[in-house]
Amino acid sequence: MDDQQRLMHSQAMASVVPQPGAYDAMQQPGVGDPDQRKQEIGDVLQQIMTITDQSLDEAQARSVDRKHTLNCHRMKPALFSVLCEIKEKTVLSIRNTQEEEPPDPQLMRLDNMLIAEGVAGPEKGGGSSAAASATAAASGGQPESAIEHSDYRAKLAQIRQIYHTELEKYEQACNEFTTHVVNLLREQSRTRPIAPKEIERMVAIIRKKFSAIEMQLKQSTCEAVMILRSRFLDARRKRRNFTKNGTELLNEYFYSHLSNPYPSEEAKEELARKCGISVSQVSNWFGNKRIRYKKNIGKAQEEANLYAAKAASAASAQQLVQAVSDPSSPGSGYGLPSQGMGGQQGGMYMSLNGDNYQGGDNSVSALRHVIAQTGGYNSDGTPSSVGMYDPPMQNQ
DNA sequence: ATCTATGATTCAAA
DNA sequence: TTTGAATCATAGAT
Repeated sequence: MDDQQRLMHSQAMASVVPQPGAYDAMQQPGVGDPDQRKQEIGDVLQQIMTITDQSLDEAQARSVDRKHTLNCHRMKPALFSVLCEIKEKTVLSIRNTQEEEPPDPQLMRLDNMLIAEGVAGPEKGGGSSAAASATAAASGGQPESAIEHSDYRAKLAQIRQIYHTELEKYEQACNEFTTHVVNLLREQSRTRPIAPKEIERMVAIIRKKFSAIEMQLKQSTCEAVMILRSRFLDARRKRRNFTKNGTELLNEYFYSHLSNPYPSEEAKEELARKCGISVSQVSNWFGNKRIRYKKNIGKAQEEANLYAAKAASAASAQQLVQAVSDPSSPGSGYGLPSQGMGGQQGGMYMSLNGDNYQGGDNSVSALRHVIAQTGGYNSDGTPSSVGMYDPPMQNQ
């Protein structure tokens, strides 16, 4: 390869070396052998072809002396103008491809996402913390979310850093390459018909190529952020049981307000404080509790009794006696719950605003409520009793 | 390994 | 926005 090129090179050089006779002939049209002229032109053209066959580096390396001889060649102006003419004809098609294209929507999407995630755009501040705090707010800030949060931020910062260094690298490479090419083209424009427009166009093409690479970088950065995000969310999703005491308190509240198990905001706050969880966790808990209680009243009844008993024991003896002896409450004391009452279970889904129930915000009323539920009958008509439950109701 | 309990999330409706 | 309902996903029990 090298040898061949060298060979070609020397051949080319040989043909470029002024051959007095030949030039004389050329300068006098009609004089000299036409075949010989053709041969000369062929040589020159071939030499030009050799140049295009060479790599850029090589071309550059050897271009100095070569250019000189070429520039001094007498045929140069003529050839040059011919080439320029040809080029003029093709320039139309070049123009067509030169239109300004609108910004790529995909790229804009990526950019927007990167800014929104705090990878691109202003340092620190807004982006990441805003996004993170938004997700935190959506679920109420858990105590341990702080750890995961900072973890998330650290990872995000890592991604951010990689992204920026890569971006910088690309930019630098792009500039370097562009300068290199522009210089090369400028050099060659002396021997080849290269219009400034073409250089511009070449620069634009290079920019485009590099921005394609940049887009890939943005794409993978976005992916990385998404993965991190989903991991973070998954981590947040990890279930941690509340403390026994916390659950206890929540249940106490729930069963003592069975007629209206919808704690007010203040009540939620207090429960949250007492249980060491967030308000939204309290809301979650009550949401889950209500639906699950309703779905399986049978099982829940046991629990209800348990907590009712607790509440009862907490109440004063006097109140207890009063409550138990309430004529409106058939059944006795802690006797229990009825199973299989179908959708007729008293409690939260029945109107309990009647006179039988007052307030419902103290243990006495809770007790009364529970008691009111006792004395029911099982589906087979037998009186209900503790621990002998029918299969759980399927009240769908 | 499978099952159940339970906290969290999603989505539609009010 | 809150709630009910369905669903997800895991902790803990079996």
